[in-house]
Amino acid sequence: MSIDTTTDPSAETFVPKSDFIRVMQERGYIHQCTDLTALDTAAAAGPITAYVGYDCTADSLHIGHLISIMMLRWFQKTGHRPIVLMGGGTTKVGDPTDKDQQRPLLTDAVINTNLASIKRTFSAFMTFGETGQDAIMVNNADWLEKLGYIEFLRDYGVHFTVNRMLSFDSVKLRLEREQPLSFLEFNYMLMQATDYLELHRRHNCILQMGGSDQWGNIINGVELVRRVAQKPAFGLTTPLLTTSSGQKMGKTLGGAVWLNAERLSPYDYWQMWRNTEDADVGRFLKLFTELPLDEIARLEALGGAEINEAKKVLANAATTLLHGPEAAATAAAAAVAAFEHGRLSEDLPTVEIAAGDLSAMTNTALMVAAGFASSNGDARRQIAGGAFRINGVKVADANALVEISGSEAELRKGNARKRLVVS
RNA sequence: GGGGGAAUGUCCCGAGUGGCAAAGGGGGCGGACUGUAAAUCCGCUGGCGUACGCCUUCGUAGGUUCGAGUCCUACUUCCCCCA
Repeated sequence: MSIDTTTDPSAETFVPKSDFIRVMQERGYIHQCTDLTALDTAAAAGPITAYVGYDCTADSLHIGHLISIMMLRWFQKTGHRPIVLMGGGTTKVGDPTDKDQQRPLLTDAVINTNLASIKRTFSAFMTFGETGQDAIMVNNADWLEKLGYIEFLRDYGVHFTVNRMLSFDSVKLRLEREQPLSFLEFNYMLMQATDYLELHRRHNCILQMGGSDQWGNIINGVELVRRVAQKPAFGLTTPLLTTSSGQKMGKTLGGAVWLNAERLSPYDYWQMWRNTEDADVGRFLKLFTELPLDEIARLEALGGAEINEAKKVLANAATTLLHGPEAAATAAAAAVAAFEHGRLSEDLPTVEIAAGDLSAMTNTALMVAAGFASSNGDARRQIAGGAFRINGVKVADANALVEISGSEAELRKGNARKRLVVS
């Protein structure tokens, strides 16, 4: 059985009938689809069910997951039922896609902790429940862990040829890079395909979505459902999220852009969007906000410094979706006060130093305490390069004691990173 | 089964004659310039110490040597040739 692939569907050549596909197309969510026309027809005929799977390798999702979360959100908004699949079982195997080597195997305890932590993010984007188009959340550990080996091989393994498996990028890449690929990892794509079939049986799920890197894994699931269940099944992937200058997105603040507030404060999340490159503003507004398209067109047409207004709209809208309107407003207010009025803002992320300790600290130690440097050496180098400012004044001597007159001050690293220190 | 190569700074690629904290890129961070943008130019990019310095790094484990990324042995993984 072969898969019809629609690559890069352009608005000129295809006019969707369903709201879902129309929105996906207009807003730039679609990279590849197994059969866009048929999927559109199905979505136009009535509510359908789709899923996206998420690993439990960390205790928070990051910005790379956000496109697919937005897709699920639109999917629900346009009248369909989304399934969030937590990879409690597949995480035990580990997806080899885009990885040079096998990662350390996570324990059950860690996986379960991560799973519980990740769950919370989704409720901000979707309505969960038991009826109609309410989203549901399932864990593939529920069925994968019960599989017996022989049974698995006979029921599912028989549908996959090694010849074909070797042709998938996730496998090919590892072989080309001369890195070992364990048999454990080699099985990952079968696990994911099994998920699709299981969700098809349990919930009549006919669509799996994900990032473009998941294309191979998704195809396997589509084929398995078609073959075993003899029913239509579709796959839809989104483009990889990069900035216009070709870089991986989310490095603006030095680390990964986490979605959990404990990992990355709403203020820093807001800042990340605020610092979007000019050329990305329109694209990001379409993908990460729900502003009407004509409004987006107006915003992205702003020239010169005026486009900063569009970036603020983007930051407000995106932060509101994830952290809620209050957190977004607070972050925006802190940024305006700190950057545009040069005032000390109580709403900046705060570093607390015990009373008395602050004046006994070196500038180096303060930089480390503020999270601006990863080690003392790093802090010294940063200060030598003129990166550190207290209340706007450049700190010159890394070894000198901190000079702060009041009980609080604004710390700044580089152009855009600000913290409030209180003692 | 036999023979020949390869694994380098835990982000990636990649030089490396026995004296190496280890060339050079990319990426990242910072400075200048700007609009909290991009492009451009410049600096930094193992840990601890104020500093002479000390400690930890070159697939894994041993060994030779005053001294080993560099030589020897075994192991792991990958590539090529022969069977």
